[in-house]
Amino acid sequence: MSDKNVTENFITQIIDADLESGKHSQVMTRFPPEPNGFLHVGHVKSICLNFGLAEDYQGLCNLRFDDTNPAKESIEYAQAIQRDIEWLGFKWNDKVMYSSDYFDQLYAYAIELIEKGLAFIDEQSPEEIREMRGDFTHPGVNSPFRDRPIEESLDLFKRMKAGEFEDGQMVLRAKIDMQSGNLNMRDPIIYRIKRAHHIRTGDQWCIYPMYDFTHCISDALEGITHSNCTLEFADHKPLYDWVLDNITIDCHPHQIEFNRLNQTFTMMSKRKLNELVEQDVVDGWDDPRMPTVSGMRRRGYRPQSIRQYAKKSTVTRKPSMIPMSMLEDCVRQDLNASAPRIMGVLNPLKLVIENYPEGESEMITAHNHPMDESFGTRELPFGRELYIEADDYKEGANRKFFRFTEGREVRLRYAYYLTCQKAIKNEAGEVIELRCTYDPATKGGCSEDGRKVKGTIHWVSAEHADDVELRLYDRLYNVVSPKGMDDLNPDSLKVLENAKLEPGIVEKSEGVQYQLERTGYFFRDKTHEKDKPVFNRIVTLRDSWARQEQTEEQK
RNA sequence: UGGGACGUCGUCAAGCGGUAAGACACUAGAUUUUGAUUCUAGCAUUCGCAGGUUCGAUCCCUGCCGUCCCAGCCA
Repeated sequence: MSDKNVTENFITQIIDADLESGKHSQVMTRFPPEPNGFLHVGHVKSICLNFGLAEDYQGLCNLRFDDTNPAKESIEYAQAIQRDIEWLGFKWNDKVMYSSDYFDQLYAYAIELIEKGLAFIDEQSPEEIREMRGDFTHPGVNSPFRDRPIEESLDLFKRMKAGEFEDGQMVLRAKIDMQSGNLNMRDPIIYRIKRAHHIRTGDQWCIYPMYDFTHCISDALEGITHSNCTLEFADHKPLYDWVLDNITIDCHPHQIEFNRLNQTFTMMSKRKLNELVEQDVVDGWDDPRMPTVSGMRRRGYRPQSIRQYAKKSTVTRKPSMIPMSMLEDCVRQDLNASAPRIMGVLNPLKLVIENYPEGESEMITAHNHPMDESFGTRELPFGRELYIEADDYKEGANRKFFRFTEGREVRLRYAYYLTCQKAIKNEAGEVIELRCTYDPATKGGCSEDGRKVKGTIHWVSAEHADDVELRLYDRLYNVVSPKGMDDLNPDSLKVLENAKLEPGIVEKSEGVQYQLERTGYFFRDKTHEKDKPVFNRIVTLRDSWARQEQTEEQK
């Protein structure tokens, strides 16, 4: 695997060409989030692209908060975003930047446009402006204020800044072309009056610049070489260029649009994600089912795997839909190599070894990783009474089923061969206990006679196991491209309150991803329920048996 | 019906005029004290369609078809 963050793509080709032609000698990118919500997987692609490009080309990447709409933005969001980027393992250049750092310069550039006769104050109402803008089939109509004297616009703009007018009473518009087929060029608004407390400038301003005016100038002021944004901004590029071409500035970054990351069964709308939080459909922005960076972190994904995923979701200009299985594959690959193995039982079924002496117990040696000896071994208590997985017993099972059924011999991982003698049922006919016998000559899990035992199951000592709560997550939505609440998966969370974990794990589990052998990867959650520690299932193991069973059911 | 973009396997995607990489998914088999991992094999005679240029086109040209984005004083 290459040590690059970014795989070769059309943007790296542009950069290579720019470096070779001498247009640039260093790469300067930026990641420009608006602090109005949490970062999600979609943003990760942009983060990995921009910060990754900077790393790969030994350039720099700015973190710049695009904070030009005080009505929606908060310090808390800005802090969460910084934490997420750091957790992903990226470092921004110098200090954190803010578009608001440039408010004075932006204002001066607006004045320059007015003085050049390229911007004017429009006193039409929002409704009038919308109507006059026209639509896809009809060209726009010039505002009656479009040709007002420069001095008048200048005066009004200064008074706008001074707070002499009401919100919405007037706006500053660039004078471009009301006939343009590109709506963005039909005299776009570049400044509006908005009295709202700004996260950095407080109440210093009552006018705020719009995105199209702010973004290009901020990029230029920072000396950005390649301004990468998502496809939907392609229509804004002519405006990006127009602004920089018409003001006095010596830098003109290259805006390049790439495809955003869409993922199956995943909601990427910040607004709709926020609804889930607001309506308590999920347990906050960091609910382990959320596609947010904080959600994935809480669930137990490691940054390496998320980065790997971003790298695989290639940068092109074609709108794409990445299957969630791609993400899961990255997570499994990472965890398979890095997670110590332990044993835990999701749905405990009691098992009694009839020929094992009562009141006695012994220690069993288990490997912490099957492929990596550096993980070492551990000692596990074993005794007469154990818990095994309820699914590991099946009444009247055929030979394809490798686990317990009456009369069948099965290996308990690292321990002994056990033969199931009898299943005890309650009045409802449910199996509540297995009575087994063990072969003392098979300690460690092998026999000298070379007897074949196909199945190996996990277990915990009933006396020593820890009680834990396990939370099993499934996709949050049932639909490939979810649109709203109707598409939610009612079974996205399954809580197992009576799970058992081998002893010695709970105390040292914080921040460690474990594999519960045969069932999946788990990670300690920040919450505690009824004195029981909680673990989140990060992802299941591949289960070809479950798949086989399923296809046979379908037959 | 205006403007912008995009169409290569189920999903991503390489390919840049010389005869279709790779990944995920899927299927079959081998190994296995996790039905995990690993391994092996299979998986587009064809690149939206139709013409044209060329000895030769997924790559160039023309036309058509299809999909996506844009009508916030949001970003």
